[in-house]
Amino acid sequence: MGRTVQMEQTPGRAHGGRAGEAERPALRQAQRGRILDAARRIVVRDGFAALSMRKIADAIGYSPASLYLYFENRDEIARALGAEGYAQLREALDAQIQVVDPAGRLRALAQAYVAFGEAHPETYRLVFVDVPTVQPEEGMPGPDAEPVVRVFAEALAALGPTTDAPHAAALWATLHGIVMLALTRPGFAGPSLERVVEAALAAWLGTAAAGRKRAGKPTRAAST
Amino acid sequence: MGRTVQMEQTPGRAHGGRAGEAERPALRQAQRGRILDAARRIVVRDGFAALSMRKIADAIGYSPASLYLYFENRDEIARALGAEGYAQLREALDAQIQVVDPAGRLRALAQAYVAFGEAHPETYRLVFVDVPTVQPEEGMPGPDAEPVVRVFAEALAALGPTTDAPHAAALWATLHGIVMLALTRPGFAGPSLERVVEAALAAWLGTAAAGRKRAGKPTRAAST
DNA sequence: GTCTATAATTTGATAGAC
DNA sequence: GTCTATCAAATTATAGAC
Repeated sequence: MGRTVQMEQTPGRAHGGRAGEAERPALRQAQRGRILDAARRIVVRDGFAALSMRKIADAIGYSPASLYLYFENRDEIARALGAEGYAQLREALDAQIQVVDPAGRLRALAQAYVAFGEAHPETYRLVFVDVPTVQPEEGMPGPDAEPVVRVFAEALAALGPTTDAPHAAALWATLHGIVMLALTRPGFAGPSLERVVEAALAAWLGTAAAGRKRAGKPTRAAST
Repeated sequence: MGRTVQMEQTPGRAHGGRAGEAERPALRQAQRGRILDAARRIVVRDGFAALSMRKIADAIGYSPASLYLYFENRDEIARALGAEGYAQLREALDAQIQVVDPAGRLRALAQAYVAFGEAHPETYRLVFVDVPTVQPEEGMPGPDAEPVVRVFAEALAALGPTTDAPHAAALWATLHGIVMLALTRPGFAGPSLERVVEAALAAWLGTAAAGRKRAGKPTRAAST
């Protein structure tokens, strides 16, 4: 475990009048970190719905009121956790660029994506269901505004000629759907989730009609 | 609109002692229907999170207490709505069996599935996110326990030889992922959702590398 | 059958003492 | 900076009158 990204806060209009001792942002950041740590533990253990200011405060020996000195409100904490989780996922994917073979890289990415969702169900839910905060990432619209889409778009581009934006979006959707169903419908995976991912990949790798026999074994990854 | 399925209640231990006038289950069912109608309207308009016993009661001029005469608790209402929504989706899919061409039928099913999610976002959420009540449908485990999976499994079987259980599951996951992302990530669809569905279908129809030119135009359907 | 009244919780957020 | 005290809403569910 361990936090991955910290997210710089918008200084906004925080600590209003004057600060007694710790005017230094370093201390302030440290406290924010403690709060987020506690919040993350709650979400990972009990889900986002169980996250309340009181529980966070209790977990770190604070009063609920003190939290508002470091975060505007509950939503800001949720957004920070969401951004963290997204970054964590991106790291899990980035770790797969080591695979040089285009087809192998695509499989590695796909398996890593689903493995992440399986390993961190509540984090995944937080990012993609509970706090769908999009970071438009520049002003670009369309599917490519989503960082993960670009990862899959590049992986697809390395494969062959047909590389639409819709194609990459569809691939992402496939993996997202696999994770979501694994998290919400017990027994969806059947014997193994990897098997389902393999079936989906067969289509994108152009071996749809073949007997499911191929080179490049599944690369297990992710799970920070 | 209009309710689709009614769900027989488990008589359990409802109306305890004796009933004054309307002992007849017909009246009881009618009241249950009114309650569900109100509940459905709330969910469709404001989402499942906004569904409360008070709001339902207000909507039909009841007191909150009276609802408990017809439903065990809030969860039973939610489950009933979820079952309704699932049946509605199945109807939208069943309406596509008219398409005789195997490839065309698969496309029609896929487009109908996604169109349903797009047309009834809160209902879709209710069924697959908020109230993931599985109806194990016999005691069979595995992906085939899910009725919609069987629909896609049959459609795939008509296409060719390679028809795993994982394959059908993966196809369902793709469509589910497309709907979910369309509902949660603004701008995911890009110009059109159908385009994304087409891209996904290209893989399953074996024309992944082709230039996206094919017979059998998309069959718009669903939306009760 | 239906309502009134209410218990029992839980929540986010703030005012003001220290 | 931190806490105590508290407000203001909601919510589910039940007891008991009518």
